[in-house]
Amino acid sequence: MTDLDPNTILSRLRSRYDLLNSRDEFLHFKNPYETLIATILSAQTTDRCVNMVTRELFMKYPDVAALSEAPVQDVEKLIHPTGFFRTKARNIIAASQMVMKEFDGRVPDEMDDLVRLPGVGRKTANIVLDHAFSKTVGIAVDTHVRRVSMRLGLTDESDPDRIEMDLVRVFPKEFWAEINGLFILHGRRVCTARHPACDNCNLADLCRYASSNKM
DNA sequence: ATCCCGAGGG
DNA sequence: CCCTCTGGAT
Repeated sequence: MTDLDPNTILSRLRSRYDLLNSRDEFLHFKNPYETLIATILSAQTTDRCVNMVTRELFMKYPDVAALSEAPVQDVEKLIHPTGFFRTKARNIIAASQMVMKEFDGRVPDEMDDLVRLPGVGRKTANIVLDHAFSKTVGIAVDTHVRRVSMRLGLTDESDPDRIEMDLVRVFPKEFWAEINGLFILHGRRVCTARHPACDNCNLADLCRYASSNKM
């Protein structure tokens, strides 16, 4: 599907982005409960914002049991800055209740179970599995991963599931989680949707899009 | 103005 | 496929 060398892509992106030491740009929660809630909250907002509101949220509601009984409007107030606060408040409380009722109070560690929780899709489930359970089951394809992959020429598909199939075929499993973070970061900072900074991209020489984007 | 590591529903 | 939900940062 591609003649791009995965190791070259990896090492160049690694040299550019330090995934482990960017404190405010990535969620750094350890237990499954915190990871699940923080990841649901992170939609359409920044990780800095999520880190802020979860400090208070987790102090007041330290586990699934506590959050499952939290008053909706209190949760709404606490998470308000993250946006979509009504939907998110409803989802994280309902998800906690479902974890209590159907999973004996433990956040499930299987994709099929996680996706059943309200507010949790494949993207969120992938992150929870990777961060909280060290179970990397695939590459979560969001708009950034899709755009970067298509421009590089790693895939010609547009369907996220098929893109994922192409990516997992190219990259060794031990790099899947890293690829996810690197592509998303690159997509945000350099390979943006509107005006990609190809002149500032260290992948430009092997990128299909950059070579056709030259002016 | 425009964008942000989504999910659910029509 | 489309739309909606939302505030904050830049």
